[in-house]
Amino acid sequence: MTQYIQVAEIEHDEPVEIPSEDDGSLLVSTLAAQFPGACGLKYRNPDTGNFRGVRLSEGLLYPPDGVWGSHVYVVVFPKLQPAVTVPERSDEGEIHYIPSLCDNKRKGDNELENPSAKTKRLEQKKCTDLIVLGLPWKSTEDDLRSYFSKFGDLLLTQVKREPKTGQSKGYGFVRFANYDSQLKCLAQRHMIDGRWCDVNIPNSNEMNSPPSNRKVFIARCSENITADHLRDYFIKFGEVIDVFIPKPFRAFAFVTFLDPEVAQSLCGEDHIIQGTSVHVSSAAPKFPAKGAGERRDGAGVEIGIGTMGDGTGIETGTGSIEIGIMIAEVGIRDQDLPVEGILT
DNA sequence: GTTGAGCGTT
Repeated sequence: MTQYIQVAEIEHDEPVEIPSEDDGSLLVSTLAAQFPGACGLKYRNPDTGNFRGVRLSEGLLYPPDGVWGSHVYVVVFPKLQPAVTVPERSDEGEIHYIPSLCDNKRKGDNELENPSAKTKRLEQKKCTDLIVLGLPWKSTEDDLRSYFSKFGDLLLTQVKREPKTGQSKGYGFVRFANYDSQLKCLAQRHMIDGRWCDVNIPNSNEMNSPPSNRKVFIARCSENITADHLRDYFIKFGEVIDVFIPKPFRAFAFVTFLDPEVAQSLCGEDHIIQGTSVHVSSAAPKFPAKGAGERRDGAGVEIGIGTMGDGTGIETGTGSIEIGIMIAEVGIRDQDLPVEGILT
Protein backbone atom coordinates (compact mmCIF):
# COMPACT_ATOMS: atom_id res chain seq x y z
CA MET A 1 0.00 0.00 0.00
CA THR A 2 0.96 3.62 -0.43
CA GLN A 3 3.36 5.12 2.02
CA TYR A 4 4.11 8.81 2.28
CA ILE A 5 7.78 9.63 2.24
CA GLN A 6 9.14 12.85 3.69
CA VAL A 7 11.38 14.57 1.20
CA ALA A 8 13.10 17.92 1.38
CA GLU A 9 14.92 19.73 -1.38
CA ILE A 10 17.79 20.55 0.95
CA GLU A 11 18.56 19.26 4.40
CA HIS A 12 16.55 20.90 7.20
CA ASP A 13 14.18 22.36 4.65
CA GLU A 14 10.47 21.80 5.01
CA PRO A 15 9.68 18.29 3.77
CA VAL A 16 7.03 17.34 1.24
CA GLU A 17 5.23 14.02 1.65
CA ILE A 18 5.48 11.99 -1.50
CA PRO A 19 3.46 8.85 -2.19
CA SER A 20 5.14 5.55 -2.91
CA GLU A 21 3.86 2.88 -5.27
CA ASP A 22 1.82 0.05 -3.82
CA ASP A 23 4.89 -2.12 -3.40
CA GLY A 24 6.66 0.58 -1.41
CA SER A 25 8.98 1.72 -4.17
CA LEU A 26 9.07 5.34 -5.27
CA LEU A 27 8.98 6.40 -8.89
CA VAL A 28 11.63 8.96 -9.75
CA SER A 29 8.99 10.60 -11.91
CA THR A 30 6.77 11.02 -8.84
CA LEU A 31 9.69 12.61 -7.09
CA ALA A 32 10.43 14.84 -10.07
CA ALA A 33 6.85 16.02 -10.13
CA GLN A 34 7.55 17.78 -6.84
CA PHE A 35 11.23 18.45 -7.44
CA PRO A 36 11.81 19.00 -11.13
CA GLY A 37 15.07 17.51 -12.28
CA ALA A 38 15.46 15.25 -9.25
CA CYS A 39 17.36 12.04 -9.94
CA GLY A 40 17.61 10.37 -6.54
CA LEU A 41 17.36 10.53 -2.78
CA LYS A 42 19.74 10.39 0.14
CA TYR A 43 19.32 10.47 3.87
CA ARG A 44 21.49 11.08 6.89
CA ASN A 45 22.66 7.86 8.49
CA PRO A 46 22.37 8.46 12.25
CA ASP A 47 25.14 5.98 13.03
CA THR A 48 27.85 7.56 10.94
CA GLY A 49 26.51 11.04 10.32
CA ASN A 50 27.11 10.52 6.62
CA PHE A 51 24.62 10.75 3.85
CA ARG A 52 23.44 7.48 2.47
CA GLY A 53 22.15 7.09 -1.04
CA VAL A 54 18.84 5.40 -1.72
CA ARG A 55 18.99 2.50 -4.15
CA LEU A 56 17.78 3.30 -7.63
CA SER A 57 16.89 0.76 -10.27
CA GLU A 58 14.88 1.14 -13.45
CA GLY A 59 13.46 4.48 -12.44
CA LEU A 60 12.38 3.25 -9.02
CA LEU A 61 13.80 4.16 -5.63
CA TYR A 62 13.74 1.47 -2.97
CA PRO A 63 13.42 2.09 0.77
CA PRO A 64 16.47 1.27 2.85
CA ASP A 65 15.89 -1.99 4.73
CA GLY A 66 12.42 -2.24 3.23
CA VAL A 67 10.76 0.69 4.95
CA TRP A 68 10.92 4.42 4.36
CA GLY A 69 10.28 5.12 8.03
CA SER A 70 10.39 8.59 9.47
CA HIS A 71 13.61 9.80 7.85
CA VAL A 72 13.52 13.06 6.05
CA TYR A 73 15.08 12.28 2.72
CA VAL A 74 16.97 14.83 0.71
CA VAL A 75 16.61 15.20 -3.01
CA VAL A 76 19.60 14.52 -5.23
CA PHE A 77 19.93 16.51 -8.43
CA PRO A 78 22.22 15.82 -11.33
CA LYS A 79 25.59 17.48 -11.02
CA LEU A 80 25.53 20.64 -13.06
CA GLN A 81 27.82 19.42 -15.80
CA PRO A 82 26.31 20.98 -18.88
CA ALA A 83 28.31 18.81 -21.24
CA VAL A 84 26.54 15.78 -19.84
CA THR A 85 23.10 16.98 -19.03
CA VAL A 86 22.41 19.37 -21.84
CA PRO A 87 22.45 18.72 -25.54
CA GLU A 88 25.30 21.08 -26.22
CA ARG A 89 25.58 23.01 -29.38
CA SER A 90 28.80 23.90 -31.07
CA ASP A 91 28.75 27.44 -29.82
CA GLU A 92 30.31 26.61 -26.50
CA GLY A 93 33.84 25.78 -27.43
CA GLU A 94 35.20 28.85 -25.71
CA ILE A 95 34.52 30.29 -22.34
CA HIS A 96 32.32 33.30 -22.56
CA TYR A 97 33.17 35.84 -19.94
CA ILE A 98 29.57 36.68 -19.49
CA PRO A 99 28.09 36.78 -16.00
CA SER A 100 24.63 36.08 -17.25
CA LEU A 101 23.18 36.39 -20.64
CA CYS A 102 19.86 37.11 -19.23
CA ASP A 103 20.69 40.27 -17.42
CA ASN A 104 22.93 41.27 -20.25
CA LYS A 105 26.07 42.09 -18.38
CA ARG A 106 29.37 42.07 -20.12
CA LYS A 107 33.03 42.32 -19.47
CA GLY A 108 33.95 45.14 -17.19
CA ASP A 109 31.25 44.60 -14.63
CA ASN A 110 32.04 41.10 -13.50
CA GLU A 111 35.27 41.41 -11.62
CA LEU A 112 33.77 41.63 -8.16
CA GLU A 113 31.57 38.58 -8.18
CA ASN A 114 32.14 34.89 -8.90
CA PRO A 115 35.27 33.66 -7.23
CA SER A 116 36.16 30.36 -8.85
CA ALA A 117 36.54 29.97 -12.54
CA LYS A 118 34.59 26.75 -12.61
CA THR A 119 31.65 28.17 -10.73
CA LYS A 120 31.88 31.17 -12.92
CA ARG A 121 31.46 29.16 -16.06
CA LEU A 122 28.45 27.34 -14.70
CA GLU A 123 26.80 30.45 -13.40
CA GLN A 124 27.56 32.27 -16.57
CA LYS A 125 26.10 29.70 -18.88
CA LYS A 126 23.58 31.49 -20.91
CA CYS A 127 19.91 30.87 -21.14
CA THR A 128 18.70 30.41 -24.66
CA ASP A 129 15.19 30.33 -25.93
CA LEU A 130 13.86 26.80 -25.60
CA ILE A 131 11.46 25.30 -28.06
CA VAL A 132 8.42 23.55 -26.63
CA LEU A 133 7.14 20.91 -29.00
CA GLY A 134 3.82 19.13 -28.94
CA LEU A 135 1.70 21.75 -27.26
CA PRO A 136 -2.03 21.24 -27.17
CA TRP A 137 -3.71 23.42 -29.78
CA LYS A 138 -5.44 25.36 -27.09
CA SER A 139 -2.40 26.18 -24.97
CA THR A 140 -1.64 29.87 -24.57
CA GLU A 141 1.28 31.95 -23.40
CA ASP A 142 -0.36 32.09 -19.99
CA ASP A 143 -0.55 28.30 -19.89
CA LEU A 144 3.15 28.09 -20.68
CA ARG A 145 3.92 30.58 -17.99
CA SER A 146 1.91 28.87 -15.32
CA TYR A 147 3.41 25.51 -16.16
CA PHE A 148 7.06 26.43 -16.65
CA SER A 149 7.36 28.90 -13.80
CA LYS A 150 7.83 25.95 -11.47
CA PHE A 151 11.35 25.71 -12.89
CA GLY A 152 12.13 29.36 -12.28
CA ASP A 153 11.51 32.87 -13.48
CA LEU A 154 10.58 33.23 -17.11
CA LEU A 155 11.69 35.96 -19.46
CA LEU A 156 9.66 34.86 -22.45
CA THR A 157 6.71 32.68 -23.31
CA GLN A 158 5.48 32.43 -26.84
CA VAL A 159 3.04 30.24 -28.73
CA LYS A 160 3.55 30.20 -32.48
CA ARG A 161 0.34 30.69 -34.41
CA GLU A 162 -0.93 30.92 -37.94
CA PRO A 163 -0.93 34.64 -38.64
CA LYS A 164 -4.33 34.60 -40.30
CA THR A 165 -6.34 32.39 -38.01
CA GLY A 166 -4.45 32.71 -34.77
CA GLN A 167 -4.53 28.95 -34.58
CA SER A 168 -1.62 27.53 -32.61
CA LYS A 169 1.00 25.65 -34.56
CA GLY A 170 1.48 23.39 -31.58
CA TYR A 171 4.82 24.68 -30.50
CA GLY A 172 6.26 27.67 -28.79
CA PHE A 173 9.23 29.10 -26.98
CA VAL A 174 10.16 29.82 -23.40
CA ARG A 175 13.18 31.42 -21.90
CA PHE A 176 14.27 31.26 -18.29
CA ALA A 177 16.09 33.89 -16.31
CA ASN A 178 18.52 31.42 -14.79
CA TYR A 179 20.52 28.65 -16.31
CA ASP A 180 19.77 26.10 -13.60
CA SER A 181 16.09 26.52 -14.42
CA GLN A 182 16.91 25.76 -18.02
CA LEU A 183 18.90 22.68 -17.04
CA LYS A 184 16.12 21.27 -14.92
CA CYS A 185 13.57 21.99 -17.59
CA LEU A 186 15.60 20.27 -20.30
CA ALA A 187 16.11 17.22 -18.13
CA GLN A 188 12.56 15.93 -18.35
CA ARG A 189 9.45 15.62 -20.46
CA HIS A 190 6.49 17.78 -19.66
CA MET A 191 2.82 17.09 -19.27
CA ILE A 192 1.01 20.22 -20.35
CA ASP A 193 -2.76 20.21 -20.49
CA GLY A 194 -2.88 16.46 -20.97
CA ARG A 195 -0.18 16.13 -23.61
CA TRP A 196 3.44 15.14 -23.32
CA CYS A 197 5.61 17.93 -24.60
CA ASP A 198 9.31 18.06 -25.32
CA VAL A 199 11.55 20.97 -24.56
CA ASN A 200 14.73 21.37 -26.56
CA ILE A 201 17.32 23.87 -27.53
CA PRO A 202 16.07 24.95 -30.93
CA ASN A 203 18.03 23.89 -33.98
CA SER A 204 17.80 27.43 -35.23
CA ASN A 205 20.27 28.35 -32.52
CA GLU A 206 23.00 26.40 -34.25
CA MET A 207 25.87 28.66 -34.69
CA ASN A 208 28.72 27.45 -36.82
CA SER A 209 29.82 30.92 -37.52
CA PRO A 210 33.12 31.67 -39.13
CA PRO A 211 35.51 33.95 -37.32
CA SER A 212 35.87 37.56 -36.77
CA ASN A 213 33.52 40.08 -38.12
CA ARG A 214 32.34 43.21 -36.44
CA LYS A 215 28.94 42.94 -38.03
CA VAL A 216 26.22 40.70 -36.67
CA PHE A 217 23.00 39.60 -38.21
CA ILE A 218 19.90 40.20 -36.13
CA ALA A 219 17.18 37.73 -37.02
CA ARG A 220 13.51 37.71 -36.10
CA CYS A 221 13.18 41.46 -35.77
CA SER A 222 9.69 42.76 -35.39
CA GLU A 223 8.52 45.80 -37.25
CA ASN A 224 8.37 47.95 -34.15
CA ILE A 225 12.10 47.65 -33.53
CA THR A 226 13.85 50.76 -34.79
CA ALA A 227 17.50 51.40 -35.47
CA ASP A 228 17.56 53.48 -32.33
CA HIS A 229 16.18 50.61 -30.31
CA LEU A 230 18.90 48.35 -31.61
CA ARG A 231 21.60 50.90 -31.03
CA ASP A 232 20.39 51.73 -27.53
CA TYR A 233 20.15 48.07 -26.69
CA PHE A 234 23.46 46.87 -28.04
CA ILE A 235 25.52 49.84 -26.92
CA LYS A 236 25.86 48.21 -23.51
CA PHE A 237 28.02 45.50 -25.02
CA GLY A 238 30.35 47.79 -26.87
CA GLU A 239 30.51 50.71 -29.23
CA VAL A 240 28.01 50.38 -32.05
CA ILE A 241 29.22 51.93 -35.26
CA ASP A 242 26.36 51.05 -37.56
CA VAL A 243 22.81 49.80 -37.55
CA PHE A 244 21.11 48.81 -40.74
CA ILE A 245 17.46 47.92 -41.11
CA PRO A 246 16.29 47.06 -44.61
CA LYS A 247 13.32 48.89 -45.98
CA PRO A 248 10.72 47.68 -46.60
CA PHE A 249 10.50 45.54 -43.51
CA ARG A 250 12.35 42.24 -43.82
CA ALA A 251 12.47 41.00 -40.25
CA PHE A 252 16.21 41.30 -39.86
CA ALA A 253 18.89 43.90 -39.28
CA PHE A 254 22.62 44.31 -39.10
CA VAL A 255 24.48 45.78 -36.18
CA THR A 256 28.16 46.61 -36.53
CA PHE A 257 30.39 46.98 -33.50
CA LEU A 258 33.70 48.71 -33.26
CA ASP A 259 35.18 45.66 -31.58
CA PRO A 260 34.91 42.34 -33.46
CA GLU A 261 35.27 40.54 -30.12
CA VAL A 262 32.05 42.09 -28.95
CA ALA A 263 30.29 41.08 -32.13
CA GLN A 264 31.57 37.53 -31.83
CA SER A 265 30.63 37.26 -28.19
CA LEU A 266 27.03 38.01 -29.07
CA CYS A 267 26.73 35.48 -31.87
CA GLY A 268 24.43 32.61 -31.12
CA GLU A 269 22.59 34.51 -28.45
CA ASP A 270 18.98 35.45 -28.11
CA HIS A 271 18.05 38.88 -26.88
CA ILE A 272 14.75 40.42 -26.04
CA ILE A 273 14.24 43.83 -27.60
CA GLN A 274 10.93 45.63 -27.47
CA GLY A 275 9.39 42.40 -26.23
CA THR A 276 10.62 40.41 -29.20
CA SER A 277 13.13 37.63 -29.01
CA VAL A 278 15.71 38.35 -31.66
CA HIS A 279 18.57 36.08 -32.61
CA VAL A 280 22.11 37.24 -33.14
CA SER A 281 24.36 35.41 -35.53
CA SER A 282 27.36 36.03 -37.66
CA ALA A 283 26.71 38.38 -40.54
CA ALA A 284 28.49 35.95 -42.84
CA PRO A 285 26.05 33.97 -44.94
CA LYS A 286 25.13 30.42 -44.16
CA PHE A 287 25.37 29.56 -47.84
CA PRO A 288 27.53 31.01 -50.58
CA ALA A 289 25.86 33.77 -52.49
CA LYS A 290 24.65 32.99 -55.96
CA GLY A 291 26.25 34.63 -58.92
CA ALA A 292 29.38 36.58 -59.67
CA GLY A 293 31.18 36.71 -56.39
CA GLU A 294 30.61 33.11 -55.53
CA ARG A 295 33.44 31.00 -54.24
CA ARG A 296 33.44 27.51 -52.86
CA ASP A 297 34.52 28.74 -49.45
CA GLY A 298 31.70 31.21 -49.29
CA ALA A 299 33.99 34.18 -49.40
CA GLY A 300 33.26 36.87 -51.89
CA VAL A 301 33.22 40.52 -52.65
CA GLU A 302 31.60 42.99 -50.38
CA ILE A 303 30.35 46.18 -51.88
CA GLY A 304 29.93 49.07 -49.51
CA ILE A 305 28.03 52.22 -50.16
CA GLY A 306 28.06 55.02 -47.68
CA THR A 307 28.61 58.63 -46.93
CA MET A 308 31.97 60.01 -45.97
CA GLY A 309 32.63 61.15 -42.48
CA ASP A 310 31.98 58.95 -39.54
CA GLY A 311 32.60 55.76 -41.41
CA THR A 312 29.51 54.12 -40.09
CA GLY A 313 28.34 52.76 -43.37
CA ILE A 314 25.04 53.08 -45.08
CA GLU A 315 23.07 56.15 -44.33
CA THR A 316 20.19 57.92 -45.87
CA GLY A 317 19.77 61.52 -46.81
CA THR A 318 21.43 63.83 -49.24
CA GLY A 319 25.07 64.47 -49.76
CA SER A 320 27.82 62.97 -51.80
CA ILE A 321 27.92 59.23 -51.90
CA GLU A 322 31.05 57.23 -51.99
CA ILE A 323 31.07 53.88 -53.64
CA GLY A 324 33.70 51.46 -52.68
CA ILE A 325 34.41 47.89 -53.60
CA MET A 326 36.31 45.85 -51.14
CA ILE A 327 37.67 42.39 -51.62
CA ALA A 328 37.32 40.63 -48.33
CA GLU A 329 37.05 37.22 -46.81
CA VAL A 330 33.43 37.79 -46.16
CA GLY A 331 30.56 36.38 -48.05
CA ILE A 332 27.67 38.15 -49.57
CA ARG A 333 24.26 37.85 -48.12
CA ASP A 334 21.74 38.06 -50.85
CA GLN A 335 19.83 40.48 -48.70
CA ASP A 336 22.85 42.67 -48.62
CA LEU A 337 23.05 43.79 -52.15
CA PRO A 338 20.22 44.58 -54.49
CA VAL A 339 22.33 47.50 -55.58
CA GLU A 340 22.47 47.32 -59.35
CA GLY A 341 19.84 49.98 -59.76
CA ILE A 342 21.73 52.42 -57.60
CA LEU A 343 25.09 52.19 -59.30
CA THR A 344 24.48 54.94 -61.81
C1' DG B 1 -15.03 22.78 -36.43
C1' DT B 2 -9.82 19.09 -38.81
C1' DT B 3 -3.86 17.99 -37.39
C1' DG B 4 0.71 15.98 -34.13
C1' DA B 5 6.27 16.36 -36.87
C1' DG B 6 8.61 20.22 -36.58
C1' DC B 7 12.32 24.96 -35.47
C1' DG B 8 10.94 31.17 -34.66
C1' DT B 9 7.91 36.17 -41.42
C1' DT B 10 16.77 36.15 -43.25
